Amino acid sequence: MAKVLTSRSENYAQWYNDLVIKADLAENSAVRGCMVIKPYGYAIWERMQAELDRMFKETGHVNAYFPLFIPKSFFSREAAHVKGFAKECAVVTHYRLTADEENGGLKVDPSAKLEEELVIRPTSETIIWNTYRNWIQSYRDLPILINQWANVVRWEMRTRLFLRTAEFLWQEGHTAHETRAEAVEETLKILGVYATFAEQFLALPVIKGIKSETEKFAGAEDTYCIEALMQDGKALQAGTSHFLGQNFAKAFDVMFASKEGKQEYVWATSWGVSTRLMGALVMAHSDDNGLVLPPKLAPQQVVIVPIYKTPEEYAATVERAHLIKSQLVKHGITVKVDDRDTHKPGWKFAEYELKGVPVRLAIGPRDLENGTVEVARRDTLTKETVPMESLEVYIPALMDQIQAEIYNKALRFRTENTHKAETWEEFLDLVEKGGFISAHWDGTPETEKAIQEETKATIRCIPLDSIDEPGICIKTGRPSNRRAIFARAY
RNA sequence: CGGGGUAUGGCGCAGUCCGGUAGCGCACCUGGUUUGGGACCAGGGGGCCGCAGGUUCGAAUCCUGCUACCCCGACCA
Repeated sequence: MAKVLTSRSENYAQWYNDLVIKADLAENSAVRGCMVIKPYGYAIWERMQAELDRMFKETGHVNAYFPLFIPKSFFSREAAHVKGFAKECAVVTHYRLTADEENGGLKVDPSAKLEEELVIRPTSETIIWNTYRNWIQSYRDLPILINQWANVVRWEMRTRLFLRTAEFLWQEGHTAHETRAEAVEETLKILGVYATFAEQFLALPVIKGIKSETEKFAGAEDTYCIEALMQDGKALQAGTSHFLGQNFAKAFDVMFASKEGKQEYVWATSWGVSTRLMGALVMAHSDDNGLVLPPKLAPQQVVIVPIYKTPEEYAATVERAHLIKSQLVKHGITVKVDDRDTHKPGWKFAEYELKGVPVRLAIGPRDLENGTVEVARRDTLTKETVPMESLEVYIPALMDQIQAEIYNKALRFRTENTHKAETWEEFLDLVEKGGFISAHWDGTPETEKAIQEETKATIRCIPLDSIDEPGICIKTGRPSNRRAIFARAY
């Protein structure tokens, strides 16, 4: 087979870039740091959106849309929030272009300067809480459970397709509650939705945890996250859910009259996942032959390739392919019959492998004669011959099996690459090997920073299911009562 | 924002040192033979050589100045 990808062992970063481009997921655009998401990549994103959207609605959320532009003054209302985002904001200063007499073309019209500059949203807490102020008067107006699907802009120094782009697509949920307990419950409920989604749809095992003070969202009281491990041993944050306390309510003066008739500040949460999940999907499962998609996310779950020599064979195999398609479609499986005569079977095989289609069926004259079909699995690259009449039962079951096995493979990889470090030497050794490291930490930002500066490893999270366990900090030797998960991260 | 690199048909590159009418592979088009793992033969089309100046009889090539993108670091989902 002609090799179109750099291998993972040769250069992991290059492999990732090659794969994203060759599998037609996305490409770099004419705009610095911004990508074009191509139809195939967007179809996968749409699968993610559809499922998440369903899960959000099921938990009582509704969609809405808030503006792309945010008055600059809104940003300075919440101190930590400004500090967190100020360095990466794109700002609109003018509203008109005019002919450039000197150099030709167009120039920004200096007379069209905005009264107040507009920040292109890096996230929408400020505009949303400014709006919620008008929506909330009484406890009867609560809770507000809103999600929006949107694009956001963060002016990153260095970008990588899907993992970090200047503009990206995401969903951001913003909820308002009567009590602290209710908001905390919401934060954790969404974290659970994210974890379920990652594990059941992306086939991506994740660790649910809470961020350290250093790593938490600017403006949050607590940030929870799901952390996943990529094949190169680096961690990737796949989703975050923030308990915002009353920070934004205070900054935007959002109060409600409680049942007791007192004016109280509203409790808030916000949460999001982005197109970064596409990067997670690629780096978690794919191999040197291309993308490996879990069936639940694959835009095409099955592709059927007819094999033929003569026009008669073409007609017969294609007819059989469509027959099989009609049977599988009844079971909710998405099937594509590739009856193009412009490409040879071998070419098609390689192409669908690159694109990660979970199952490929090939039907040739021999199969017509024997009443069989060749079934090839993308995840294992194995092939077998299956009787035509059993496909209707076999393929749907195979989809579930592949979904489960991809997850189990990723889980096994994570288990094999998660280790406890008891000493600083062990820690240094494990950091070089990659993977998650579970280690005691004295809980101070200073120690966290020191560890990061020496090893480039950061605290990914303190797992929610971690147990109280007395120990000593690997760096300082001071007492610790809980382990944190460390890793080098994307 | 530092350091490095690149810019030549749709894509990947050679040509630049040493100036003389722009070439290769893939892709594309036509015809034929092929078709169970990226077919083969023959013919064909397609390029202000990133942009702007300059030197020269003559510039992809030399000089000056821009711009964009990629990679490596510091910051971030």
